[in-house]
Amino acid sequence: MNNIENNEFVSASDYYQAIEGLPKRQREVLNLIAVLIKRNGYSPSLAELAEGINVRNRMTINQHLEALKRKGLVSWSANLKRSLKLTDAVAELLNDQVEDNNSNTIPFPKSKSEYELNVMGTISAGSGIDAIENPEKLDIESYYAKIGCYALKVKGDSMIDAGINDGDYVIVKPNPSPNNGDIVVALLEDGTATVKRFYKESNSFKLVPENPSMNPIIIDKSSNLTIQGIVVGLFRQF
Amino acid sequence: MNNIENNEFVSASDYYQAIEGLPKRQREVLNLIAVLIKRNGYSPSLAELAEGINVRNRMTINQHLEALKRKGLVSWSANLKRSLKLTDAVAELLNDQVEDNNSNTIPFPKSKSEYELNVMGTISAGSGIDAIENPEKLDIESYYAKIGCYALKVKGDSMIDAGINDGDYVIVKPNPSPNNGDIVVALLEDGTATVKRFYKESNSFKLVPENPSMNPIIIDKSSNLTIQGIVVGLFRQF
DNA sequence: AATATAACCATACATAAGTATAGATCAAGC
DNA sequence: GCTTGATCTATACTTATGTATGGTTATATT
Repeated sequence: MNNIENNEFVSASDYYQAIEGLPKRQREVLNLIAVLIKRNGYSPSLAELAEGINVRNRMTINQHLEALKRKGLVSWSANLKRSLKLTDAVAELLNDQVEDNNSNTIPFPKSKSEYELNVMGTISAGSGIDAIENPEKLDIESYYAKIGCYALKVKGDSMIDAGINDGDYVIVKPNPSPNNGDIVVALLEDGTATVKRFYKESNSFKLVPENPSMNPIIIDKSSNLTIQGIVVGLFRQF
Repeated sequence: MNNIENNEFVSASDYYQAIEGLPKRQREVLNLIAVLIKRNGYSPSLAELAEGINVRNRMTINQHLEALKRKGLVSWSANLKRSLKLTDAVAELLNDQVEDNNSNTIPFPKSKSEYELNVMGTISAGSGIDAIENPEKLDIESYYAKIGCYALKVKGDSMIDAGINDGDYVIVKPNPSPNNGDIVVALLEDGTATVKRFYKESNSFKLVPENPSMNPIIIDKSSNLTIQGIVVGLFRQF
């Protein structure tokens, strides 16, 4: 009949609790749905679910599904064959646990947040930790990948005063036309490469290290200087 | 009748080429399958596909599907309603392009690797870029999340000589027992917090800044010092 | 005790939906 | 010209599959 009922769940942990509190058979049906969708790539029928948990009657399944639907965990389109679907959050919670085998026994579901890095607050010396009420996620990989970036591992300390240490990874965005002051990955005419702060002057380019023991590199504008990209991020492992 | 035919495709680029070379209507059908699966969470019927590209007859769709099946791009289980599925590689190629709207026009398919940040090589001043033949993925978020870490945003420059700048995110691993020389997040007795390098001495702890204009903090061992965790990573956005 | 939930059973009805068969036109390649 | 693939059409047949209706027993909660 109708689609999903008033769904009061907001977060993954709500769904997690709901799944945890399911009666045994309802949990088995939910697991089996996830298994069959993953295995077959399409929704199961009532008959297949009935066979999967060894009951003789599709109406039994229908009633389990009605209960699961009331709890916001599944939905379907009325009168359409094989239109059963897991609620998105549920599918995600269960997805990583599904194996392509005959077992419909899924262990304890793992929450997605276990794969996300939370920013819990701000720390400044002389104060306490200023906690963030709703921790935001650090989104590094996909953010930069989406704008076409790649990473390079840095060797050397020419940019140490800019906080770029030996062994760090710089995240580079391809951009042949940097602004003054940008930190760039530059290819020089002699085939060497370097990470430096870039300045454009009237007749030349200047590549400036952030290390007082080193000198800037001046490149005549008639020379061949290739700017691979600008440094937009940094990652370090301690 | 049967499932998928002999599928000679091996790699994503083979599928990509096959999709690229599809006749117009077959491409439209393929796109629409992806759209409807994404939108509805279940497989479309022949009638729905027919309606989607404005033909009157389910047999038209069936013939398009036969052609797509011969090319290894879709499959279904014979005689089962709504059992149509995209081949896994195809689903992945098309998946991220699907919008939850009425359009079944999908631009050029995007590959999953576009969401991953590749380490392309090593750069050291005075040399070229030493390219990595098989670029490895930078795995930051899930790696640290899996071992229980969280991030804190740093305010101040007490650790600037360690390459930790104002505004950086430090990734903190909970650990109440750091080793000498570890950079830690510490809570002092007066309720303040700080990021410093940790040393344990005979009667005291020493929290050492990495900024010559600042002095170490000495804490008597009878005092209450809480070590929240050690700094295991750093991220900066330029 | 009364009520709600859980979990199973049966039969009957209705139709969504896949398949079969047959046909036509057009375009491209040999 | 002939063949193949692409793309559309029609009608008919069949059944997989959801829904409706009705029933029972056991358990937990109020």
